[in-house]
Amino acid sequence: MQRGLIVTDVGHYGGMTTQANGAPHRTRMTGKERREQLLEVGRALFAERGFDATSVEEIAAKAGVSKPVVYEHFGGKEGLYAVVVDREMRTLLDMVTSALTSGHPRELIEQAALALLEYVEQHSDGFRILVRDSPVAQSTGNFASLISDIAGRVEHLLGGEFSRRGYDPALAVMYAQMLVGMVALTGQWWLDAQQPSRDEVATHLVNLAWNGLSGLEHEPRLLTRKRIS
Amino acid sequence: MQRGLIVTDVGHYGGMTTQANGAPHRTRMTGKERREQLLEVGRALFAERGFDATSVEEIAAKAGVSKPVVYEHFGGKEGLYAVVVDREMRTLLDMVTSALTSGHPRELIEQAALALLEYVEQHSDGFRILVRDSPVAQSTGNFASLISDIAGRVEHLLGGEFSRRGYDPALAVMYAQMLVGMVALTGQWWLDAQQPSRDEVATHLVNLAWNGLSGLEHEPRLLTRKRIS
DNA sequence: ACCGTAACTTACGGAAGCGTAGGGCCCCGT
DNA sequence: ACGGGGCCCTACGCTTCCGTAAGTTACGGT
Repeated sequence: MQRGLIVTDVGHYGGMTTQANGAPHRTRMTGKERREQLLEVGRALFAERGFDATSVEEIAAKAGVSKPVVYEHFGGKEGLYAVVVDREMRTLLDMVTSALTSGHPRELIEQAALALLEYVEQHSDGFRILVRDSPVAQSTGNFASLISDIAGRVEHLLGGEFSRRGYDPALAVMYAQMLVGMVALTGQWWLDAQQPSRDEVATHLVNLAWNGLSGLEHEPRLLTRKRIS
Repeated sequence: MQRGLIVTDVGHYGGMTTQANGAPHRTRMTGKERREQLLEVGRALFAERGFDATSVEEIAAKAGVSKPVVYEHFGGKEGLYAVVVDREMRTLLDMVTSALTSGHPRELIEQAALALLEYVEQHSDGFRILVRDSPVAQSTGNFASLISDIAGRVEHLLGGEFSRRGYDPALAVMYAQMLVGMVALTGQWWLDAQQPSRDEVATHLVNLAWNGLSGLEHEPRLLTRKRIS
């Protein structure tokens, strides 16, 4: 692999390495373009292998560029990772919170479930990353903090509903955890076995969360969608 | 750190390193003893830092022993890890399945929830390890395979109940995922904020799973326990 | 008392992989 | 036409860590 022993052979933008994406490219991008491209490549690799198993060189190579470029833009692997995670969390939270419009609790659940599944569908890589644990953080990983964030919102919604209905609002935290765990893990499962459609998964999610096992509806429907099939 | 330049100074079982567990020991154990000890130490470290962040040397040092001993017993880091994970999964599965005695679905849920929380309480390190993702396995981590295992049993139970009640048994997989996710993530949360007692957490877990949000009981009780407080 | 074996040890060799030093091109403004 | 800055490259130093080779001590059977 060592071409050029002492012969430095410096200069000229590397060999004509054909890229994974097909295009032979040796494109000289603008700073912003390269940055965005690196974020995309990094996101894909982090999703595939996880943080530790992904090397900076790998990212750079897949972007058709050399390592220092990555350091130029993000100051290191963790820097890039942080930006990727931040963007994904923001996207997910935006999608979920912006989906919460109606006031009826059952509709809220339905909307939240649909929003998360939509995120899983459209940003699978991001979801895979968020689901993994963090690089260094021991107790409170990124997943934990994501869960906290989401669960916090759910808790808030639940808290209001709880006190309105006469339940102990202090329990809202716990129920929030349950609901989030239910939805999150189902999303993870759905990502692999892409069995039913998004709407169908959401339907059953709501069916369990709202009705419980004792009162499952035989042919559940979504309130906000027309029909199921 | 380089004591003894060329002076090999070999021989004699290491320095008088005082151990983390207090005892100064320089104990020469039997093979089996050492093996068990290494498993305990490894489990603790894997739980604390995760697989990648834990080095073989760290494990050996904490066990008051040098690296090759670990290799002697387990052939490497992954070997040790595999045994740890296998044992924990077996323990968890045993605890859960052996708890499933009664036939009534609500009681089954209650027993399963109690069993898992008992595992979380008694084997926190193991649970932390199982919750993390695997070293190399990309798509199907250990957590995923654990989930599959557990969810498989749940699915089996659910499937019977579903067809008995006139639901589509094919949906049992999905509902199993939901239930497992709910319980698993709640367990994870409970591990950090050790807020309510085990029985109380289980009570509310069952409350949500069985009754759903629409029919939550105000003061839920466990069926198999006498009282809650 | 001896010797084989089980239980350990101190080094190495070597592979990754992070981050940086020290440049070369090329465009664009003057 | 020339210089500065943006964009990018080829090394290289350095740390960490895995896994192994080769040799040392203790212990138990004969």
